[in-house]
Amino acid sequence: MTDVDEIDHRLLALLQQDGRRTYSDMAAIVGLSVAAVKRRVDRLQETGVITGFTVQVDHRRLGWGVEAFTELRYAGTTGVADIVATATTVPEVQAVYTIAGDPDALVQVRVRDVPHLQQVIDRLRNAGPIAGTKTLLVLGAWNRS
Amino acid sequence: MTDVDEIDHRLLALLQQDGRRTYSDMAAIVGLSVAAVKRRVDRLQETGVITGFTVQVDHRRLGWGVEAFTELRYAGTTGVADIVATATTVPEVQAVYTIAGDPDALVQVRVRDVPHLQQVIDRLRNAGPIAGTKTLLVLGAWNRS
DNA sequence: AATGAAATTTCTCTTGC
DNA sequence: GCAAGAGAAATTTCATT
Repeated sequence: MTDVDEIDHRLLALLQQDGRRTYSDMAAIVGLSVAAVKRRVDRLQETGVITGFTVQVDHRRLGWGVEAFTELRYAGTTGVADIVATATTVPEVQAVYTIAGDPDALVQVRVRDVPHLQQVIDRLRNAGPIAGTKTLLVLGAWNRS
Repeated sequence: MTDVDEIDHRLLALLQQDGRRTYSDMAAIVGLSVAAVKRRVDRLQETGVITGFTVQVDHRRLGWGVEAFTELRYAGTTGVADIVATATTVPEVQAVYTIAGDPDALVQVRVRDVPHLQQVIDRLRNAGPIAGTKTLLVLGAWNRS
């Protein structure tokens, strides 16, 4: 683990609230100079604590109003990595989590509507030796960020 | 749905790759002036398509190496909103999804280690009339962003 | 090793077209 | 949608503890 002190944690929290916050803004809050804050943020990136900056999008406003999690169960021991590799090529797939136990993987998808969801699930099933799927349709979501 | 054209989509994709990209950078890529790009990004924020900017953190490097999804099943019809409200107050909870069908909710948690996970699950169980939980321990994760 | 201050470059953002 | 300019921020350099 990297050496990250309390000020670094405060900077990370500030950037999670607003990834475009200026160094002078953060400097005033944590009580350091602008240059010191920039050096700390740079170091957090170099050490891999910060992996990037991104925009948060309300996908419902873009017409992608349906979100779901699909549990995948594989037949046999092989293919976990392969099936994950295939799932990640499906554009509607937002995230893939491999799981200890049952199911073998959890796939987060975002689609335009329910028929579209059906298509994506079919594509996942065809990605390899899938023994079964179970899809959880999201009604509401809350995110810490 | 808001009116978002193809250039807006390209700007969103660019900002998802790097939320700190400058307007002049994006202007050169999409072939517009800097001012035009800024107006488009401003408008995407005003219309709620862009909800914010944030930093991406590798939590394993901060000592939070265990990730899991816990499925919650409630007893009775009441309390779904209440239990979600309680779950969001647990600091280790990253996201809460309410689900159509079984289970009733899916909770994403991030913890330091497995004993810590046990504590969080216990806290979720005490949040209301929980009929049962099932926890999926994440072995590996892939994210589109 | 980490900080602060100042100088320089670059970007933001407003105004007028 | 573009261009130009003033102001603000990012980034580099140098000096300090």
